[in-house]
Amino acid sequence: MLLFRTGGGIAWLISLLQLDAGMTSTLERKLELFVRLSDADRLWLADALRDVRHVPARADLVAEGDDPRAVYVVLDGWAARCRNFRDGRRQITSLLLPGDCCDPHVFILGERDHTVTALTQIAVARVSGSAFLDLEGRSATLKRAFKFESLVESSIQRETAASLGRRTATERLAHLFCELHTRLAAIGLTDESGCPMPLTQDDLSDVLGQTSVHINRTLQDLRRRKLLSLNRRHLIIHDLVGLADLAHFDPAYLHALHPPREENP
Amino acid sequence: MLLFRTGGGIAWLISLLQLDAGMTSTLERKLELFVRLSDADRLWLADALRDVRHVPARADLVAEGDDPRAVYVVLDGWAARCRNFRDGRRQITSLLLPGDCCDPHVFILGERDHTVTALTQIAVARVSGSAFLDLEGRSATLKRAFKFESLVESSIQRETAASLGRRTATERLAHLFCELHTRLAAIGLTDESGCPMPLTQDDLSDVLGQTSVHINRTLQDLRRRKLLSLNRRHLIIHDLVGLADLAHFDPAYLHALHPPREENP
DNA sequence: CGGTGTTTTGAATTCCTTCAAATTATGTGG
DNA sequence: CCACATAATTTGAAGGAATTCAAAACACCG
Repeated sequence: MLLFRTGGGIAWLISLLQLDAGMTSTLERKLELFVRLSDADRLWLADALRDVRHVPARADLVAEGDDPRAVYVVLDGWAARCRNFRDGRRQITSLLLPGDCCDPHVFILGERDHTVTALTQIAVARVSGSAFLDLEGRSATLKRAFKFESLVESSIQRETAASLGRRTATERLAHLFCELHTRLAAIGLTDESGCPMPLTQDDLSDVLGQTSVHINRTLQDLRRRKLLSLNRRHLIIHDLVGLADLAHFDPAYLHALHPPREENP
Repeated sequence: MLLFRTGGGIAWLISLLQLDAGMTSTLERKLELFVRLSDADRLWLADALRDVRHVPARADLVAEGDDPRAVYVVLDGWAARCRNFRDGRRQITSLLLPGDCCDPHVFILGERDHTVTALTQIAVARVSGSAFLDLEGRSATLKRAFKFESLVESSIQRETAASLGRRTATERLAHLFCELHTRLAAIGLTDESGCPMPLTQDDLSDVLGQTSVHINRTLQDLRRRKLLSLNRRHLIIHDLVGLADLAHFDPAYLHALHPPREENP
């Protein structure tokens, strides 16, 4: 498993292996929420994710002219799909967390104003169109898992529209934190009652369709209500129930991406 | 082809046949924008759409407990996916026009607050999960067409988020009219410089995330600018270029659902 | 013709933005 | 480890945008 041509001794190799192990297992862990993977599935998956690329924060992930059937899997770090307006306005249409997939289909026909941008420095695996089709061809389970993952994605998409259209500023921010916390918990990236929150208030404003000034004030509101703390890129939720309640957050739309419930359809 | 148990003579039969012919061709026409259908494809398609149901305006289309793998194809009329909040707020997350497909996947796991509702009286064909899989299994072309259709749907979804998040009220309404006009034009449902517009101002407010009072005022703004007229459920666009310009409307995100361009990737 | 549903209007209020400017983190090279 | 530059957060005051809450006018249908 040789990923880089440059390197520097044992320490480097070990950190690389750890990194790699931690990263591929993120996607595995996510897919395991939808289906039961066999050992073969896991091998094929790991094999498909060989081509790892590192992208610095604020750089574009997918370039125009790329194989539009390729799929990028975020292994580490956060990215975002952005709709950029001519006049500088931008809207983040979805956040990509570790384990999330992103096809550059966008580039088949037009959408010149759409980018996928790294919000932190990130590691992504690039799976070519044919490799992805192979993967789905080899394993019906994996195929089902990816289908399910795209269903969840569009479900999140719909809830985003509901937030932007009908939630107040406070509800909106609270809801976003609930969603991100839940999605991160699903892949084991939360700590005791908190999670990393690398988004700046500027990023948050582009996710929620508001100004960063107003995000700031809304944040103060949530802090004043003792629902959460946020500093040094880390979110601590003091009262998850209260936050979810305020946000009208019902994790059902995240499908399997939340703790199992009593009913099992 | 017996659809109703009630009826009334030859005139009724003729109108029924015309209706049906016009309806299935709407979906065909739409798919033809993506792929080239064979005669066999068209036959299979027509066969899959046998089970036609009529739903009155304001009624729910898909009921909980339905086969979640089934697909509903809107043949005639307009419908909407709605996210309904407990307190009465609602957000329409997407509009379903003739030829649009809609899976009730939503109902596999939760999303109890999500409905698909008829905005006008509509005719839909219900294609069972297995029938749909058969259809895709029989024809790689049809499979590709449906894949493409779902890509366009999520592209529209992203542009919706951009509208809700970053467009002003006037831009938002103008953009919606541009999109709907373009989508209707793609399936031949526009007349000279206009199209049907069955949405009430209440509906529009739930699509655009605003109050109907404000929609009303925004509408007056667009009329004052001599960009359009809207009355008796019919939209006339006087200045399509001006409207698109105001809305920052770039039809690229609708992919093939707009007049062909010079470049052909 | 009356009843229901939709559109239009006004005035007051609330929410959010704008535009700086000040303050506080964050990170880098000396 | 400090000084500095840069990035991010916080604050204030004023203006603009959208909502709220009625109430009135209009359209549509049986």
